[in-house]
Amino acid sequence: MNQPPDLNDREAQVLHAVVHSYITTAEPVGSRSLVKRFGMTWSPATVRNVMADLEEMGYLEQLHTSSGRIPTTKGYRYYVDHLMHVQELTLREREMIEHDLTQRLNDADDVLRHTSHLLALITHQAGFAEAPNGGRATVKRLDFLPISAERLAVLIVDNYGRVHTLTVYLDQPISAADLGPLSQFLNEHLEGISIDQLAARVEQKMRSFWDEQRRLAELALAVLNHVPKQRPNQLFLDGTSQLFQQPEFKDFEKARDMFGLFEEQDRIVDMMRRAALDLEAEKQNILIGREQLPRGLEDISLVASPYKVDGQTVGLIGILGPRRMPYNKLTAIVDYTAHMVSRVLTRLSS
Amino acid sequence: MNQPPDLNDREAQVLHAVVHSYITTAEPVGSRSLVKRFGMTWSPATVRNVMADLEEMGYLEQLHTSSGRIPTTKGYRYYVDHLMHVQELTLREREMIEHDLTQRLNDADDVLRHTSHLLALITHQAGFAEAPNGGRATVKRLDFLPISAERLAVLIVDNYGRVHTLTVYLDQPISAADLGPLSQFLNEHLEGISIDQLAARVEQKMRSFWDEQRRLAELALAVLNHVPKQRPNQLFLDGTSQLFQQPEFKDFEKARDMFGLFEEQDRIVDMMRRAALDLEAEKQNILIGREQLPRGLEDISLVASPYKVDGQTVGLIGILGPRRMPYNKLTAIVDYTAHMVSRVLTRLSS
DNA sequence: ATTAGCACTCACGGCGTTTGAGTGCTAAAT
DNA sequence: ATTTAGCACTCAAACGCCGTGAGTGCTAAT
Repeated sequence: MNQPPDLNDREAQVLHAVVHSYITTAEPVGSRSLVKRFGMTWSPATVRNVMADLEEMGYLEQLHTSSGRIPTTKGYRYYVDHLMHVQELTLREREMIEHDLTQRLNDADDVLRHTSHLLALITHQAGFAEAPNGGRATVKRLDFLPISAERLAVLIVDNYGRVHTLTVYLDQPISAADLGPLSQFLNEHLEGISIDQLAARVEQKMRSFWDEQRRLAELALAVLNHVPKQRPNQLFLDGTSQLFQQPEFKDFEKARDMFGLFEEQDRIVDMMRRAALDLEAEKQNILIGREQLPRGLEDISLVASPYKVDGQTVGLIGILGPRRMPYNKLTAIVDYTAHMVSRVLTRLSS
Repeated sequence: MNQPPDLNDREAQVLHAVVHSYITTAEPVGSRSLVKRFGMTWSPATVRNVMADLEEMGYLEQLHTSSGRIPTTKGYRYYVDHLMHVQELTLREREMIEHDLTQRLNDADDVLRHTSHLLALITHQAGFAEAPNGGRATVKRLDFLPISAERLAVLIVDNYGRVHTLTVYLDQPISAADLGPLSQFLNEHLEGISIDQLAARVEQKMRSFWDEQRRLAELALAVLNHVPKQRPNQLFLDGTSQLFQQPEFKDFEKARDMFGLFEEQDRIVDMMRRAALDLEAEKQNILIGREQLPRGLEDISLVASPYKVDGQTVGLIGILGPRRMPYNKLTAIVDYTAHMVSRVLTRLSS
């Protein structure tokens, strides 16, 4: 995908102009207006020929003969990879992001909720932020809290400052007298273990225990075995209604499909996961309308950036909108925000 | 509002027919087709006169001269109050509701999440369910769980089986040795108190304590004072994208406003609160497009029903959609569901 | 009091026309 | 060998002009 530029200078300039123009006006663009708008030195006829070439090569397309041209996915791709010059953030934007993310936030989920909102606000697209994977987070504190004779709440404080609560139905009650020692036992042996591996760890440790220790371990295991393994990643999504403003969603069918999808968070999370893989594989952070996206969403684009905690990538944040979007501005915003999020979360998890 | 019928028999019949017809077809209805469709014994001309009268009285309106008539808010109101005959649930619907709500659900929030989804599914409108007010719920278990030196999680299991977690920043750390006794102290003295009044209660009790007891109370108070008083009610909302199907939302402006609102949950909750008051005051459970609703939503209707726990009303559930909706069917569904929710929650909170 | 009859209204769909921004091609100019 | 002027051509969109049909209000007859 990251092929070297195979366009000559003039072709590149024309493509750049077309994409730029279309991004700002949402109107198909023709040779005459292009020349006028950008003060080009070539005549419309020349530009026309160039555009015809670009169309033949698959960078542009026409909706119908005798209407202007618009970029194809390939056209956008080339623009993003070779043509656009990233536009830095304004001071205001930078301040806004910093101000919002450096206030006192309780936990990683709080930070990411704010992030999605912030991104939506600044970019006027839909903002999203993936929460750190619940299962792979590690335990900082662990406790059991009885709700009734047969129900128990399992409380896990993880390294992102989040408190997870899970309700477990017990086969046989745990006596009140056991709870204190049990709590101590759990915190002694399980700190720093990832949530997914809690049960496995207890089981493994159990072999070397005897008597009281062993009894406690068995109690713990009875509960921890009920902790579901594969919980879906949470996703924060905000500003979706702004997408209505974009002219591409005047098409009713499309708008309906989109909003239907937004209600099924799991499917989006899934889509994100795959997107993340693609992006990582290609060392990029922009994904432009792909066929693998669910039906009705072929022309959605994603600008995303991973955030890291202690140098480890743990999730994606970014924005989502129509294929036609100001990538040059958006990459800067998303990258900067991801950077801030990384810093905030790293400090929070220490 | 609940005035006695001021329409004669024929007028009532015609109004009924108009509302019924409009509800099912979404088309303005004229005299001729009305007579044909309902096999009326009067001639179109007569019906025409009656309709003119109904219009003069404010029950019907015309979009433009020479097009059929549609019900006004007043017209719907009269229909709902005096004309419609409630249509009972089918066996399938009843089974669906029971099946979904009697499965093992962890807590009240779970039940209400399911409820909103269920209502959306059955009625093809947007379903909503208000969670029990967080502040007025009572404490069943209470515990503190340290996160770091300066942060503490406050865990409250309430009488609806929900686990609330609040993060509190401490002015000075609480020693690990104190946590055990503190926990015991809290659960001894605070069970059954409403969450809003926790701090007040500790303060009140403190006067009669000495020494160790008093010290613990002071520690507790330092934490509980940080618990925010007025948390907003949570609202579960589902199936909003279905409203797209309704022809009234082909109007783009309207659709946009609505979906914008759906993103601001607080505003909806607020609107619900006021709606609840209105409904209670008027002993009704249907609210038809009102002016007090936020702009762009003048022609939204609500069919709602309160659910009770131990005979006490704690929240509203219901559906939300365009003014033109099959009230006769929907009331039955919403009422029955509210009834089931009451039963399930009462059992759960015992 | 009801209804038949009639003139009138008005949204809607089909249809031809004009307009304007766009194209491709060819031949002349550089 | 490029570039450009010129020209014929295309096509969506806007416009106006019917004709149609479902609807109305009014009046006079039943």
